[in-house]
Amino acid sequence: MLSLPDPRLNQLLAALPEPEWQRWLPQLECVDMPLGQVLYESGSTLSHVYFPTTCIVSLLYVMENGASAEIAVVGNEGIVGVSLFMGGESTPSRAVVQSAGQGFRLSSEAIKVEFNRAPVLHLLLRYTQALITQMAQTAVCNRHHSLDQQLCRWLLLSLDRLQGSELVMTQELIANMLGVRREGVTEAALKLQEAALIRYARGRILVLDRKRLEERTCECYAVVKKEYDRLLPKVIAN
Amino acid sequence: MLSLPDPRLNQLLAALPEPEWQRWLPQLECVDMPLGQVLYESGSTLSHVYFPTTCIVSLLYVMENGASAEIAVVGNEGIVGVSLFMGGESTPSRAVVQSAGQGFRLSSEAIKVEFNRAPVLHLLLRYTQALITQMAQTAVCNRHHSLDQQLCRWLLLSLDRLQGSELVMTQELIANMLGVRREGVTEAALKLQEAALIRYARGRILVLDRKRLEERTCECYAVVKKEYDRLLPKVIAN
DNA sequence: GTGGATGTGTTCGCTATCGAACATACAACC
DNA sequence: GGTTGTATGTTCGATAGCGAACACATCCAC
Repeated sequence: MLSLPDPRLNQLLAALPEPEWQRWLPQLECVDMPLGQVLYESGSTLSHVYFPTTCIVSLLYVMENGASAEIAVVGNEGIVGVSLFMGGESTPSRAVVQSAGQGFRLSSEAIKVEFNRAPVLHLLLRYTQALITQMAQTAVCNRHHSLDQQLCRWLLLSLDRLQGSELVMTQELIANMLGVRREGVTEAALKLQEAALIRYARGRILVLDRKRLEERTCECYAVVKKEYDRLLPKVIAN
Repeated sequence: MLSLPDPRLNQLLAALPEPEWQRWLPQLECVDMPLGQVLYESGSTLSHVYFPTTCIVSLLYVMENGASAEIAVVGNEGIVGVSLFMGGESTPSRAVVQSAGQGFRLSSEAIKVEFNRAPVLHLLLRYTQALITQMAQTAVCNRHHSLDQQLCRWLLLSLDRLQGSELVMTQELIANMLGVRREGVTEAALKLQEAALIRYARGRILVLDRKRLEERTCECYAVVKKEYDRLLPKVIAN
């Protein structure tokens, strides 16, 4: 059922030039990432960076009153813990496994040593810029678009970061991610199910018609996708 | 009236170690930045990075339907155009001068050459991380907090990036930044004026009681401020 | 099988914000 | 000194999402 633990399932690792790859490989540690696992807590010093291969990780802000909102999603296209190489060591967000799977991790010492070598650096910075775009677009989407549209965006972004067309995810969890009520998600999901775009039951969501999902969502999805594609072409010069 | 054009009014420039400072100084170009000037357009290739000294620049997302929302504010603590050294060359946001003043700029070629020298780099990356925090917090604030609270946050963030306690800014413009209706800003501003926290007239806002403004705003302001202070201490090791 | 936990569906009143229309007031320019 | 434009104030109905409460269904453990 689980994919083989191949680090190259992660696109950043796959894009590493040969010399870096040879250096990193022995230091990469394969880890299981169960649903709900917290990779780092708001304000804590990060001990590792994570390269998801078959899981999805959400970057969440949690407010004083307990309300939360997702600011970005990271899958096999990315890395969790950019603040380590950005120099801050910590960040006021929380990283939670949103879809169980596997990934690889590298210790904070190792990533910092590696980061100070020029060729690797540029790839990680380009990824970080893509992440910035996703956060900014989330801010705008939160302001201007309906819950219906945001649900579509969220499904599409999550789907892009997994193989297959099924998400293991309750409406309650989606509501936490979007920062809305569970009932709101139920209503929005019902509309999508009635229109035969998705089918779901007890925590499993099957996307039936991706195309029409893209038609229903706001422009935010396309902006983010386009920017990821632009900044991180699948075949990176190496 | 205008400050002397001293590059060191910008805190990033002021924090440059002596050798970098000596190299940069002859390449820095002082520029006037009038209200409304667009420093870069969404998707365009950036020609310069800007270091505000006495102005404030807003990073704005503009939607297809014309609605907009500010995702971050940059003043003399920062730099406009991080996508140049992050490697993307462009970004889907627009940068607009929100409060007229001056700044310095450096050509894209120069910043890229300089960025590949290690000591400078770290400072700029730490700043970028602070900017990321501001964007993420904006996303959360848009989701969870009232217009009243957001207005307070916005006033405080803007105030922190200027000397003095007056903002030259119409309610119409503030509404564009916050991504809300002008009438909503009028109502929120009225409450603040009635409580004697601010006084305003025809595009000039005077902050009378900063302390109580901080009491009224949401936690987002404090989170952002704390993170800027943490990542960019006034006296950076050099 | 029974009972509890979990996931989803439904309802109701409430509130913040929206969209639109219009009123007022100050400022600047001739 | 009157005209015009810009900034702000006010109102009204519409609506999306909230908070709370509760119904129902499915799954799992004992």
